[in-house]
Amino acid sequence: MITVKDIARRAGVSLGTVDRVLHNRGKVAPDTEARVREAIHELSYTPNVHARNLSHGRVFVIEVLIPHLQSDGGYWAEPYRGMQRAFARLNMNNLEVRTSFFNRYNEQSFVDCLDSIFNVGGDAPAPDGLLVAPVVSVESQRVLAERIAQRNIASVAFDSRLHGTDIPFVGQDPRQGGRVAGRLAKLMRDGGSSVASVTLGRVDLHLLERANAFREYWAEISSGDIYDLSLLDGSEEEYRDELVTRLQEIGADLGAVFMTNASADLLAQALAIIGIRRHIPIIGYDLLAQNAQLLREGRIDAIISQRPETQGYEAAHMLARHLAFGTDMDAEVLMPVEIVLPENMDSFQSE
Amino acid sequence: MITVKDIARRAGVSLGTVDRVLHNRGKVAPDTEARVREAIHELSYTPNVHARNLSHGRVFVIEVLIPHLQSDGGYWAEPYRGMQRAFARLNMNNLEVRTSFFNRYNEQSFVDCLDSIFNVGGDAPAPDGLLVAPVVSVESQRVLAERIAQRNIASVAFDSRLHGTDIPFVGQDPRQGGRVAGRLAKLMRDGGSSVASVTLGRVDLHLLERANAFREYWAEISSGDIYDLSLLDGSEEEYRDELVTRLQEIGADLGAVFMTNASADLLAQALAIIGIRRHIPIIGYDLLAQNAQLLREGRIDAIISQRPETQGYEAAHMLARHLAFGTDMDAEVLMPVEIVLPENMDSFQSE
DNA sequence: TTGAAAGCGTTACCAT
DNA sequence: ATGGTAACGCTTTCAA
Repeated sequence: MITVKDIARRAGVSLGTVDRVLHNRGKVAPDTEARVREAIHELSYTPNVHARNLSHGRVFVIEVLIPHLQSDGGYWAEPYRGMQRAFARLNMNNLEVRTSFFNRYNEQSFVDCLDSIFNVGGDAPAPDGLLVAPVVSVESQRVLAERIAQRNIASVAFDSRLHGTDIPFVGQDPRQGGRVAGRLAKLMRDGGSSVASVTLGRVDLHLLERANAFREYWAEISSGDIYDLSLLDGSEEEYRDELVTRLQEIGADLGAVFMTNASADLLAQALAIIGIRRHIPIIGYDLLAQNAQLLREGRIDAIISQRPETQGYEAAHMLARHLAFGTDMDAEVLMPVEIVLPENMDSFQSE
Repeated sequence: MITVKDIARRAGVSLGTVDRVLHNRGKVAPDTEARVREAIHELSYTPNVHARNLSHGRVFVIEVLIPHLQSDGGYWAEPYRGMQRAFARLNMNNLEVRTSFFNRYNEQSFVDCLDSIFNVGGDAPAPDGLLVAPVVSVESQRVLAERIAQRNIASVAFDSRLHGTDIPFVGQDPRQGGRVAGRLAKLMRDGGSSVASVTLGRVDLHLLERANAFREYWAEISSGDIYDLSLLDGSEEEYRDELVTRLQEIGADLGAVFMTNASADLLAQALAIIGIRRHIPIIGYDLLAQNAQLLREGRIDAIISQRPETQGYEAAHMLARHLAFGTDMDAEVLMPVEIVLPENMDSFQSE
């Protein structure tokens, strides 16, 4: 193993000088620097991570900014679990992880979190790294981006991109998901040439893109109609009743339905109420407990998954490596579009 | 951060004694030991990985035992790549990785590798860890198991289990793969109620199980016939001709074909030669370059993948962690059964 | 601009 | 059976 000592000897300088060159902390004569760099190159030196971390003894603070784990059907617990797995695996004792939970349906809650994290007006230090699911309005995203840029904090966005920035992203391409849903609708439908995509809850760029891609795919492969049922607000009952009304309007030509976010349950209920004789396949999103149950019972027919646990794992791992080992971060890490059927769902459970 | 120093002080002993307790190297009075253990517990001490690795300065040798990367359509390059990624990510400088490639169609080649690795008759040290794809005869597996047991080497089997041992396994459950193939056949078939599974090349327990599960699944959901085309030996032309003959015998009732290992190409050719008017879907296995090409061109219809890259990554990571950090290994890490269609194949490419 | 030396937490060895 | 201490490779501080 090549150490700083070897380089120092080879370049005819001291350890201190080598270190200064390694970390560009100036105060070193040009020709000395050249000699050192040459030695580093020739001996192909790689720093010893353990010695480095042991020595500087620095503790990195990573802040996780994520919606409440119970919200969205428990979806966020998945990436959160992945993050914990990553931190546990790295088992570094110089990593301190803090978590702030926000309510993604209340912008103020998100902004409050930001203020507290970045300690507006205070003097406590900002975190060294940030893991954030920027599932908020474009406006709030802008505030976040500003804060990050100001303090120059190493950050990773997971689940959704941080709009208008080049901050590393770990998640799925929503358009691919929509297309795959279209293909599954085609495969599974048993008569009926029109399809519908359903989105419940407030507007979300990610879901919008999924729905659009679904629509475009269907237009490519079929001449059937495409209906877009986006219901913004309401109680579960209102949602269901509205779905019944709208689906009934579509009528007998309905071939399949794509649910762009969780709560496929309501959709299954609505279809049951309408009572079409022919089976209308439902394609849902995300392998949550409830969806898994529906799939197992045959009340929905397929689920598209975006590997949320892996998203969290990869995001956390990448950030921690960056902080502790100084490695570069990827601009984006895309998750595959996974097709879950009753036959392979068990193989996903352990994840 | 709690250090050994803190424990030593708390227990009123020296560092040396604490270390002896931590590593059970005896020579410590029962009551002293008790005091130390109590201190460890009370202060909830966790060793500093960096200091540990830096200190003992030990280099762990990991041996990778894998079929030639070019064989089996380049399949083995995938897990191999995953292993390299794992080692690179861990970027530990106290890990030395060696690789032995064997010819899985020549048992002697495997046994020779074993002899050289375990240095039969020599005095060079055996490796500290072993990553092996035991895709050989049960007999050779037994030899391997014996060698591992003899020297008590930390080992992980990937792709296939090491028969008759409880050595940690990273891979896919072959039965689940077979069932999913059955479901896809059902979904994609366009008339025809019988199906066939095709296996080319020598007998392999893993593939056999896949084919059996496929057969059983089809029997559950359909009354159509199931044909099992296992061709043991031959050139590509012989395989193809034989396939043509056998498939023609099945005739017009053929609904879909499942190819349990790669080389779906020959199958596509055979079906083209027969020239059935109706489209006969082909379900292939493993997202190799050739299979991907076939899928893209629409010459096969679906591929089931077992995440070979991840298999390698997880296997290597688990073993390295075990050696360097002393963590426990999981008894088995199962890969999900992934369904790849033209619509989502791009999302798998980056892997 | 450069060098020397202390210290990070752990292990291993030698002396008691 | 126990304590003391050097060493691992690197960073940081202080002096020159």
